Amino acid sequence: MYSGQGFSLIGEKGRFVLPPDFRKAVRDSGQGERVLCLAKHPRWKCLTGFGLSRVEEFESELNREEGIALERGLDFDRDLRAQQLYGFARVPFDDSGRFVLPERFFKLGALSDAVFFQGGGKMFTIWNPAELAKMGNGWEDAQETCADLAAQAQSGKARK
Amino acid sequence: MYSGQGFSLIGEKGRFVLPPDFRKAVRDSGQGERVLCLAKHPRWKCLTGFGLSRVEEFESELNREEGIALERGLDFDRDLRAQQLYGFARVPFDDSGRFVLPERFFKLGALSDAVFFQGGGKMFTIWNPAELAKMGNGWEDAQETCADLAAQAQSGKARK
DNA sequence: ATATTTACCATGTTATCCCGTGATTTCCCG
DNA sequence: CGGGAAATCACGGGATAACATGGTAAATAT
Repeated sequence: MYSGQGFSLIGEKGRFVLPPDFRKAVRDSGQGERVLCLAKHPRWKCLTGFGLSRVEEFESELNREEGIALERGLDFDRDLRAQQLYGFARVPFDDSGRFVLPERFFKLGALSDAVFFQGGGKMFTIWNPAELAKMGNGWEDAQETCADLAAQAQSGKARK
Repeated sequence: MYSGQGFSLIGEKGRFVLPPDFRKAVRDSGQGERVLCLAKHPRWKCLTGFGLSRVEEFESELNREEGIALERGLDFDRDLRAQQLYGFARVPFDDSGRFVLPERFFKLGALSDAVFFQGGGKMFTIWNPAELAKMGNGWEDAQETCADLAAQAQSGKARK
């Protein structure tokens, strides 16, 4: 279960750091394997992240949706929905949580060189602070926290 | 389990490259044998790919589809569907994932000299980017990713 | 016998993974 | 509440394995 927030600047080799709390949760979710699953968020301009164990829920999720569609007499394209669910990429990260974001995800999530992590239960979201700032009602907390963490990270950099 | 995306241009000897993630999954699915199973997708203008172990699921797949058709009051020709499922071709690939696509699959999948791979759980699909671009609602992410990967592949080629 | 295809090998290059070091935080006990 | 020890974490660098690519030999077919 993913909660809390985090922030990371891109490092020398183009790596971001998965914040400790998320790191541990993702590790546990993958039987100790350090693999982060990444996908584009279906509605927002950001990415979603989760651990491998979430994938086990996909088949039952497909069955559930198929059942609902049947009851209501609606169309359901199982193959299409499967491709959406399984479209995530598997990205390995090291002991200190560093991972290289595949190039295409920079575009998909409108990311540049600083990212904000926001816990969301079964998954968490990964934001470009600028995109997060554009969101409207209900986002005040996240926006404020993001600004704080960003300021901290910048000052930490400057201190050297 | 097949997830993520991939892209390949046709090489000098008319070979495509099965992307690393899919390559490993297909290998594991076939007890280490490097054999890619290929068939036409029953409804879309693309191919489906999978490893040999998928065949064990065909009977339960037939049962599932038959059940859904029954509930909906639709016709279901089990023998026909069985021939589609079991009609796949076995295509060997080498250590670096290269394989020659049999001629008939170029027609069946409307493929030319660049292909896009899309993970879909129990199988993955293989697309001509132009055909993928014609698909409608729900395909936006795949289309965007395909365009990105295509651009990358082209620039990688140009850099030399 | 020759041309064509297929499978395998061998090389250079890139990216991935892992270790060591220093800094920071946390926690516990004084 | 303050100080100190231990664990956790950040960061840089380097060894290693994975990958892409071109070539070569064998097998098949014509």
